[in-house]
Amino acid sequence: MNNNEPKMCDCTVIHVDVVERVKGEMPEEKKMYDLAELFKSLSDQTRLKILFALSKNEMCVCDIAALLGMSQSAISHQLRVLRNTRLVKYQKSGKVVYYTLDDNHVNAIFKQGLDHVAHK
Amino acid sequence: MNNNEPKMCDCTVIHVDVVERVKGEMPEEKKMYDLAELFKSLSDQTRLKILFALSKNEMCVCDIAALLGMSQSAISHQLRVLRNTRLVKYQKSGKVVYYTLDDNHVNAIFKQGLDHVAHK
DNA sequence: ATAATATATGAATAATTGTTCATATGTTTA
DNA sequence: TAAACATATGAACAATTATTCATATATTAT
Repeated sequence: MNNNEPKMCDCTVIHVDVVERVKGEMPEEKKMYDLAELFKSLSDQTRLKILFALSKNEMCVCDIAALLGMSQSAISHQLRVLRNTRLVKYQKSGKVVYYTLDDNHVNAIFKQGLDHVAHK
Repeated sequence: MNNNEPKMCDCTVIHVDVVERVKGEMPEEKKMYDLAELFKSLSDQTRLKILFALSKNEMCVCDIAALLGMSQSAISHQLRVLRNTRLVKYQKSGKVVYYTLDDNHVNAIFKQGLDHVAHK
């Protein structure tokens, strides 16, 4: 057996053909990175509750904080995460900032997820 | 101003009616928890790559490790996460364990996510 | 039975993340 | 202009997580 080749893992590749083909089909790194960021954004209960709330109604930061029984600061930090992944957008009106869902992709993903967890 | 009431947050609720209504519509805690777990499972690049690979072909652990240039142990740990959220299932054949996507919910969620990140 | 191999897993460690606290910014009202 | 208020944000801390390392389990081949 030839041990000169660099081993990529500590076991032997079993189906070289499949591995090579799938390697060719793998999406670019950047796309995977963005996708992971999106799901990371959805991976926290507080943020999911915020998104659910916004799917029902436009809301300002204080309302969300009251709804979830959390500090204004905590909510504000989480809203930034949701803004960064373009899951929510906002609109200022005086000193109040109203948040809404960015589009209905968000609702669709949310619903798919609920289907999965419900489908016991 | 009355300071005897317990403050749920450090700012004033602005739209009491909306907050109360949405509070009534909020899904049960357990459902939100499960949903967060699901998205947490999807929130890592390595796991997303594994899922993408499995959407193309059934694969054993060594193949996945080789495909991603990672250790067998790392992949095995990540596969456990994916099993726990029922995103993958497996089938033993001798000492080789073949993994596949659990169902096509997974593909659907994956695709929704890609749509969102592509939609610049 | 023994050796080789595929996979799983516990412990340890480094990196990431959610919340709090203190404070800053910007808008409105007095 | 000063005080009040809505929101944002940097730093700190605790909790969570991804990977590595060492090792265990189970199956196959010798």
